[in-house]
Amino acid sequence: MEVARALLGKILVHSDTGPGRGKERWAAARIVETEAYLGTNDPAAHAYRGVTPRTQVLFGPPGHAYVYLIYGMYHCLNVVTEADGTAGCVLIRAAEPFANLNGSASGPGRLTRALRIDLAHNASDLTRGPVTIREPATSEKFETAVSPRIGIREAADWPLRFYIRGNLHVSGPRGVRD
DNA sequence: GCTATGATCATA
DNA sequence: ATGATCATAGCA
Repeated sequence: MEVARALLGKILVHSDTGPGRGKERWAAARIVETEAYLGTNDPAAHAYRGVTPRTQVLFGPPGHAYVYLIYGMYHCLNVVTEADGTAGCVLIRAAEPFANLNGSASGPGRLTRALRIDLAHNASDLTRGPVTIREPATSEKFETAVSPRIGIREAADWPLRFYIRGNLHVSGPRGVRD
């Protein structure tokens, strides 16, 4: 939750350098919207029902990616935030295209599609790549806003969604930007 | 083994 | 409001 706020404005980079591949592919986007999921105390969190093959990474060391497939067609990217043994993550909901993005990154599904992130990146170390989160080179000032979470039924009213107020790339069915 | 379902999005 | 589409979880 501290992390969710801190991630706003950071640069999400995916350098897709395949061994044996010819040229390096990479893309970068500025995070403009995040959503926090607490651990076993949060009914909306995947970790709520305890450790499973899918959620084990949530209980692992922080700084790792938790990627899963939703609705059979979209991926969601999370950052594990809590210490090893404790669950907790931040869902990256939207980003502003920064470089080499193909298409929009407004929304969890679109974001992963634009950055070409999939199940292969699950449990990968976000400090070592291929997917990394970096400090912005030129930091623009912005105002952080908070709102209820989106797209869930349980505990949706929790004010755990953070976004950059007024940013055009923030997602939300109702265009919640301020 | 089998079935229900979802932290979504595009289309009508 | 509905459909696309499949990994996961829960149950038999």
